[in-house]
Amino acid sequence: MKFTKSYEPGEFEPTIYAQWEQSGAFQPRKIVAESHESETEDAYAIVMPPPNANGNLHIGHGLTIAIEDALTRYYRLRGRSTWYIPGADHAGFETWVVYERALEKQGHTRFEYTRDELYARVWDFVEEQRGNMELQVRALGASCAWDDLTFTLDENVVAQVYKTFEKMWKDGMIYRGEKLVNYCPKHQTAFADIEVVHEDEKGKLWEIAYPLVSVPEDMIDSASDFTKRELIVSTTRPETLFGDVAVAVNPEDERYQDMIGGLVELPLTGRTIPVIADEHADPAYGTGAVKITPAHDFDDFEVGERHDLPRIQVIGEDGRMLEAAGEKYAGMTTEECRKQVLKDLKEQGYLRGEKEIVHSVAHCYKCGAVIEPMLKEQWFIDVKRLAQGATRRLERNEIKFYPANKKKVLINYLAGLKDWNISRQIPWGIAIPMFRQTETEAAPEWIFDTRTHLQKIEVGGVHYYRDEDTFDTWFSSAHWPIVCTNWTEGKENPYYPLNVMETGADILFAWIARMIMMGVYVTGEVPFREVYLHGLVLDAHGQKMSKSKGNVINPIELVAKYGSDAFRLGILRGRSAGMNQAFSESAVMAGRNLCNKLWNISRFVQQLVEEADGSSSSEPVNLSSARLQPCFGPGSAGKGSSEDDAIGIIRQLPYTTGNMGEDWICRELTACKEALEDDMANYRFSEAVERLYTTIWDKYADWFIESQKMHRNVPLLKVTLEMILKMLHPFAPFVTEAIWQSLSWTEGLLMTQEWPSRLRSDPISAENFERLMVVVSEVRRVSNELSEATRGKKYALLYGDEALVDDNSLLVAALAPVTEVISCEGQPRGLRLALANHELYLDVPVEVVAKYREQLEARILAVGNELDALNARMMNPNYVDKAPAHLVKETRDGITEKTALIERLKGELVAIGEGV
RNA sequence: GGGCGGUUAGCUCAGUUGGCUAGAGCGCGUCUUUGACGUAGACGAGGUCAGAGGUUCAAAUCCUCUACCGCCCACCA
Repeated sequence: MKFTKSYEPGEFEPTIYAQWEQSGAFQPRKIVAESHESETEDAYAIVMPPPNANGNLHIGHGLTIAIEDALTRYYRLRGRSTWYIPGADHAGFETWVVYERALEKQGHTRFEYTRDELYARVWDFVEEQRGNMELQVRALGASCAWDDLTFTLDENVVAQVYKTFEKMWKDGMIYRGEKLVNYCPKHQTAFADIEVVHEDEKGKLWEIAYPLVSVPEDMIDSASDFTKRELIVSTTRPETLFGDVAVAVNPEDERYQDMIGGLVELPLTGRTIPVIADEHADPAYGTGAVKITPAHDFDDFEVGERHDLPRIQVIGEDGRMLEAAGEKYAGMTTEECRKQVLKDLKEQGYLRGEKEIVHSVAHCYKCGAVIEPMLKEQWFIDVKRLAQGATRRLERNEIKFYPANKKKVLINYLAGLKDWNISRQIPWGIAIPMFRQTETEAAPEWIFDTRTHLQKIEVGGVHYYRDEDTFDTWFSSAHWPIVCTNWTEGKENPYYPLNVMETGADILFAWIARMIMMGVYVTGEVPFREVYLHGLVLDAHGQKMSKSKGNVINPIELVAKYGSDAFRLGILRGRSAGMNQAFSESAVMAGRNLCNKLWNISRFVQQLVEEADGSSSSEPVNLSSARLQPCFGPGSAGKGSSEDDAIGIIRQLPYTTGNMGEDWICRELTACKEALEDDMANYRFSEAVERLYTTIWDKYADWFIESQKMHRNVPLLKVTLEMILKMLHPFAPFVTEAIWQSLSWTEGLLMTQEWPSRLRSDPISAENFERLMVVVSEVRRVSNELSEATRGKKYALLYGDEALVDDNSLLVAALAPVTEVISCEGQPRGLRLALANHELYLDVPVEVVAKYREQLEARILAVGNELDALNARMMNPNYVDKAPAHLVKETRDGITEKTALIERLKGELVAIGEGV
């Protein structure tokens, strides 16, 4: 490949990805099942939260992959056998909704087909759509093991789900119960609690009179005629009145004491129902009396259980009133019925009040329809054992969370977890492997059987009929780490538990909690050692992205516009664990700029390498000029020290450091590498990216490369560039690989190279370069501060007794920049630089010096303020007493330095005065 | 009602166990065709770290309270 003037991601990304994939480097190195300890340590496993097989990636997936692939590539470079397992989700309900909508468009309904027909049709539908998502995952650069892609309906997934279900069935954790479930009348399926969205809405609270028919014997007060009294109930759902089986009042409520145990008449029906005492009734709310409808309200259901009340279902699964509501109302929608009931109540004089209120209403998270609590026979999991198992492991800290507080949140959640309804009335999913003895629902006997492809089976001469329901997708998803790693009972598996589970914080309960419960239950082990949760990616203004708001950002468009690496760098920027954060396109642009910068750094280094090769010199270039630098240390020898061998160097070009800039960059790169390792171990991706950014740009390009224009050291340029490429590769895999393959001296794929080892350098020499940088910066600053007319012009830099500058005059001249750097030979002139411990003059004409007076005064003031602050600190005896010694010393040194500096500046001021 | 988070530069955000002059990117201003890069280089302006109180030699950081913003759970007849 050739180095063009700028980096064009589109030209490299597809080919490079194909190269990676074909090389087989995405697959883990094979590890035999009979592994021992060292191999387990060697393995690094992470699974991809499976994106919807027939959907497109959204920006959250982009973040997910940026993080997971960075981890994978990092640990691969570190020599681990990495296994990043990709997945595809059948996305049960989501896909079903899309399909059903398509079906409706064609003028059909689900009820025209059998379940098996529908399943086959959706399968074909998904098959047609499939592939987009996988291409997009590739575009993002995910180095995942495509050979091991797991689809949530794969045979092994279904087999494991059935195995678990059977185990639970045998363990008595599965039961069939008639309970109230969250039911969407539009989709005609039940939901788990977490799939329901509650929203505050305006509604009405009606007051309806229930005439008192009788009171308990001992409460009869001869003075009053109870038959003229009535109990006024408050309700938001008058249409459920037909299902009322009692009226509850609070046992403490003085107003109704004498009615408890009595009977009231249920308007419009002629039925009488009892007045009961229950804590559920809040005396402060409404009238304090609440009608009890166990078949259509979750709380009432529980009240009904407590008081052993019947359940009268009056709303059907199609959302219309049943016969039980009476002939007049049967067949009406709940809405129509509500109107009619209110009208009738009013006419008959039962309606006593109407109030506007705000209350929360449950909606289907997909279509927004109001959730109807519905009495249904469903399969439930008794979660006690699962939750306890998970909680115990969490309390023992077997899983480390990022952010850490999520562990506590999860434990709280598990403590209050209710039994889990796993039945869904949609065909697109894994069939529940249960068969009933009778064709009807009436109290059948159930047997477990995995032959779910059959509607009817025969066991011991008896026919059984398949339950038509499918599993809640979270039930199978809970097995994800188990099925993706091919965990098998009794077999060692170095990839289970996973090293880390990375996903969105929003599915902590739905997924993470269930994976932990299931992992512990099925395998006896937690399914992963660490959990990293990322927050939501919000739009540029901090708003949640949604189709309805029209603020959705498509990651693939950004990839097309700026490149995959730019997107990855940008999306990680400023993001921390668990925090929702706004997306900033400018961060992606900054990422693109970094890629381009690195590309040009490499282009330049390659040029220097070619020049050196062309000169056919076997000697390191310019070593002679480097030798002119007395400040370079003993620094030398990259390869072969025993210390380095101990930490596992495989291949490293030999190099020597020839001047202080070189020692400095070796020190800085090594510091960067070590900090980076720490960042990765602690999942601090944002810090890692920032660190690389400044190291590459501010340090390597702006100082080291610039200094190399004076004294080049080709072997070191190669070593340091390689180091940078490797360090950035986890975050920007494409551009680093493209560079690696464009360089003349590198071989193979960057993605399978060894992580760099530390570079040795002379610390004193490195420190001297730092001092030189201060000098250069000061020269630049003063040059810029000069008046408009003279700014931008170059002057000579004169030095007095100044070894550092004397020894590096060429370098200073180039970096500053100044026309020349020469000794003042005891005859200082021009403007003295405000640097303590340096005797340096910018050789500007006298009139320019005079114009600098103002800036100088400002500077004296600023330094004076700093000095005052330091002095104040030292005046405090407690500070001197209690603060660490090194801080006190620093303060003392600072005072000495600044005092001297002010003296010089004041002297300068006097000199200027004299000059004018 | 219970819980969790946030408030730092014009914008989006870092800031680890309290300790150099509180940082970055983008934006803004001035200057610059330096042996790669204008998607660049040099320099700069810009902050009462939401407010009040406390602990400490020292607080953006720890504690208490207040205000505002956001999220989760439960309840809402």
